Amino acid sequence: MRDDIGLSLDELKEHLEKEGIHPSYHRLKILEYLMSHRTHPTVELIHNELSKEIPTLSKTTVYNTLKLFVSKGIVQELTIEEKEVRYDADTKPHAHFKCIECGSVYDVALESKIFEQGLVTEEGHKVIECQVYLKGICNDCLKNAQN
Amino acid sequence: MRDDIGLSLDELKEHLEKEGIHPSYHRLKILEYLMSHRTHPTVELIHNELSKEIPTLSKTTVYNTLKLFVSKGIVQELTIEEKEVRYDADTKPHAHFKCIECGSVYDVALESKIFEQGLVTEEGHKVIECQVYLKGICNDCLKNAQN
DNA sequence: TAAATATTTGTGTTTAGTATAAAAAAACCT
DNA sequence: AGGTTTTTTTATACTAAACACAAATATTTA
Repeated sequence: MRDDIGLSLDELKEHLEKEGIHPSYHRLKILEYLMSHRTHPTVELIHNELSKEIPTLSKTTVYNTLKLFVSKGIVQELTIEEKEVRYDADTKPHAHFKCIECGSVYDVALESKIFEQGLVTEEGHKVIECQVYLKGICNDCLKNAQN
Repeated sequence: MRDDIGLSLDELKEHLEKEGIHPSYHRLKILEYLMSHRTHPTVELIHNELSKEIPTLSKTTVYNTLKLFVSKGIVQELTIEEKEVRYDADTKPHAHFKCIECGSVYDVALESKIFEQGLVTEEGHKVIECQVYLKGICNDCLKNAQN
């Protein structure tokens, strides 16, 4: 399977249309940004970066578009911390790790029954969605510390 | 082991002093509330409820006190959703489930290696803290739906 | 091309959380 | 005990993320 990074505009269009989202220019650019920057960016960052290329882009559009994507299930919303909502175009089950040193957020592969579709907990609650948030010191910061 | 609910004031005092927190009246009442109401309340709710008994209690004190408790590790901060930070006096590893119908947050028992102390992920990140947030339909709401 | 619809923008509002400094309470000390 | 220092609490003002709303723009349809 090819990597998700570097999807063509046509492929992005299909991805949106499959979910009944009209592929407007702004929506395509926002999705493209999320697809090619797997850094779990915030609204602020997405707006700043895309504004360079699309100076008229309003922050409201970024908010609206991301909410739309989330409601259609093509993007995940991450609330690892209060006042820092992040977005992820990878909707396959995986955990997220935030480094308390450098602030970066990384994907973490995790095998667990909690990600299973249609899981019902011991307590009898039916699980629809699952987020696993880890915090600690990342790979890079660990290396930099031991010199 | 006795249940945590219904701790005496002396026991609460010890719990605070063990972590070097001076057990002022307000701090004791806030901790007591968290200990006896395992509903993962928000600052708003804690303030509203305790204000009935302590009418002069300011919201700033509730914020300050909870931040203090979190920094000392005797209380967990839950950010299941943006703009709804909740607090939990149970610091033993467990997952949290929020019902998308009724909004209640429940504890969920979960066996998983991700809760292990000092875990390093496959990617080489050192885990210090872990939160597992589940969303779906709770026990109660499922029962109410099937009639 | 004109009308209808969808998308985007800009402005203003809301609200959770925080910063700050004054006030009150508690602890300390001779 | 009485006065001083330190800690805790309060009130006010401020900040910033997110959202509501209506106008403006772009797109689609007939």
